[in-house]
Amino acid sequence: MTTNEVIEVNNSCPAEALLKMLSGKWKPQIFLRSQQGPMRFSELLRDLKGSNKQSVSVALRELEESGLLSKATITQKPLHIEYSLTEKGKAMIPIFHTLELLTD
Amino acid sequence: MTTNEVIEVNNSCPAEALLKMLSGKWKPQIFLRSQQGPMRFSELLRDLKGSNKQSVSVALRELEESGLLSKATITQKPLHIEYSLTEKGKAMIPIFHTLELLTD
DNA sequence: ATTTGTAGTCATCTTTTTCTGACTTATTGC
DNA sequence: GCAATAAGTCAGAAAAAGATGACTACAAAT
Repeated sequence: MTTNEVIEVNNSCPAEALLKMLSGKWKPQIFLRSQQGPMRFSELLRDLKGSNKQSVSVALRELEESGLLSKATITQKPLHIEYSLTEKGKAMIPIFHTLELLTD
Repeated sequence: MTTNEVIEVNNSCPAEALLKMLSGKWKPQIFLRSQQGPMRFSELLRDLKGSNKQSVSVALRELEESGLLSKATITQKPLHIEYSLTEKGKAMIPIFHTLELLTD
């Protein structure tokens, strides 16, 4: 064994796991954008002012890994990739609207 | 004017503001603990394994600033300070339970 | 008067996140 | 073939977050 891996114990803090799904500088905005329909990498890069390739790339991969977004290769016209909200992602929308009411 | 202050424009991303309230290494656990009743600084420091004065102090201040916790000086017995959940904080609990169901 | 308990702050160091710019691979248009 | 578009990766730099240890302030107890 040449690699050391730290095993993180999940301390059973419900909020923590959930918050990690959308934590980071760009994930909340990408999640918001995803509610408007499928989106492309270059499109996000253009629309998220102040963002960069690396960060958007990592955010998309992590949102995909946590099951909120799905990635699809569209084999048509200009041939591109689309990211869209999954069912799990859609289920989260009304909950955030409820939380929104509390911020006032 | 000797200080420069960066004015952050709130881009009206609902999830973002909400997530910021509980983002950070210790805030979710402190929020969880607050549901059990009032708590003290030294108590948190002892119970949150691996934490430290500085981080707990900052977390408490920010939770207070965002209106989830309130601070009270108890002028009795050993004279101490108590942090408790506000009404706003209490209103968030059921919502997090709902979100919890989605993680499975 | 010195120690103990409570609740911190401050400067500095370390770790984690985020940003930058150069480079890559595949497809399509000219 | 050559340039452009699309979707990235990678190494290194910069910025933000978190940890450490020393120090402060107040009240009560010995």
